[in-house]
Amino acid sequence: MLDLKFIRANIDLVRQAITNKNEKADLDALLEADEARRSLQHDFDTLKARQNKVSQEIAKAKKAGEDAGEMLAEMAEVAEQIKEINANLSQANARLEEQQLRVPNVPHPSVPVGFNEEANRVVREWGAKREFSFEPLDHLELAEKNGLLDLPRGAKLSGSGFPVYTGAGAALERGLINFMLDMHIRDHGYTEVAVPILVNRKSMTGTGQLPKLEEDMYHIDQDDLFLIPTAEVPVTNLHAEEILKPDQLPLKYVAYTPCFRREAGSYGKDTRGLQRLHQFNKVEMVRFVEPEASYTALDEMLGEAEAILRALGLHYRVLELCTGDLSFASAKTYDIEVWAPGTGKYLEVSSVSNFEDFQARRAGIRKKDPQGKPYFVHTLNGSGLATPRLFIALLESCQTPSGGFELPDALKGHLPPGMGLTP
RNA sequence: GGAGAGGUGACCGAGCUGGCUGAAGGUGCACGCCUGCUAAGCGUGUGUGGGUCUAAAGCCCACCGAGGGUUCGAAUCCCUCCCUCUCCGCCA
Repeated sequence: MLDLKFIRANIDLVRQAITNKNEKADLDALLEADEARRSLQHDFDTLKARQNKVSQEIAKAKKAGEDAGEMLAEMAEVAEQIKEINANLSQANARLEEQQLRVPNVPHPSVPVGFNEEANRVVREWGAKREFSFEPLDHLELAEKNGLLDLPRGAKLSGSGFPVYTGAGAALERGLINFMLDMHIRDHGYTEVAVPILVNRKSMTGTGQLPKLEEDMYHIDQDDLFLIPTAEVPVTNLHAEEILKPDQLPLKYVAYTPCFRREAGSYGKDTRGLQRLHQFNKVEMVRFVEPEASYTALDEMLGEAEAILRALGLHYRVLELCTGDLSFASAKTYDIEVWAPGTGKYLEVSSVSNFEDFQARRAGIRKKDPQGKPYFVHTLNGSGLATPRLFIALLESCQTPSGGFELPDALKGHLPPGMGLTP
């Protein structure tokens, strides 16, 4: 959420941001609602002041045994007016909030303007596409050969996009999660948290998934709870409505959670195997930092996500997303795409974003400056990493001519022995 | 799910026979004073958001879990919901 004062003072900038991000927020409606609200608020305050004052006089008069009939009559009327204005004010506030929640974050000036992935900039590449002396199989064929997945049975249980991992496949999935968690905890200084994967509406609004993405999420009607699309939601909201202690920043959390996405409207796109799922596992890093430190933190987190792929020896490239590809809440985002030689594509395994104070303002995450004035902190998050596409790239990259695998040493200690995958 | 108790400022805790309570008292914290050091002591200050104002000060409005209601006036009375604790039931 943007500061109303900021919006008022930077209307053109915000309008441009909406356009560049392909959003549909109605700034005029917002400004109008703001105007109405402020006018009503003023009337309300004036009447309230009058009421408070006279009410005290009534109390005094009664105490002195004087007649307060005239004042009472006036106040009956004032109370009536207040009630009416208050009703209008509530409406105006609701209307304003509705508009305000739909205004996206403003992209950082360094973000390339563009409306599709062609405008994304490749920042760097690491490693090289692996060359094979044989025709590499894709992950589905490899999984089949080695009994790592049972997608048909997943579909039987829940529908397509709900994978079943079997045997060594399940062990590898679990091993990858542990490997990544351990690395972020041990090498990158994160604190692990295990959080709910069902959250309420307020949390979803705090990080910016709501109101825009309601259709993309699984919702439990009975309790009005949502299955999280990313651990970003519960982890960032950990400190919602808090004023952090002076020495509390930076905060660095890492969490493993399953993630759920309805992927409404993307049927038939990249659906082969594990490429696009309704349920998947992800290790997510979240940081709360001082405003002036957030872009340094963004670079660090990107490096921490990359470190996973480097440790696994997987070729990848880093993309700087253009305005049109930025998420609603993000000011700047890097994507990491890993090379999957069997599939023959780069697959997105990580997204690292700086939200600046956008989420903090929505969720009420603040800290006090030395003078004691509260300000909003900056929040960031980054996948580190999402497993399905990592699983794909790993299998396809590490396959041997016989259809087996030679997995990287880094996974030693994270795979149970005798699973056919041990390096 | 049933019965009961309760949700007040950073924390503890009064207020809850409606008005002078944004909220006593204490702790903590900050600054100042005092003090061989430490400890103790004294003084002052110490919520958030909005508005008014060139700015500060000042003044005004809102907020005592959330939302409604009663009333001229509610932290205080009534209703609904949420949460916490205790007991019972049920179940991984």
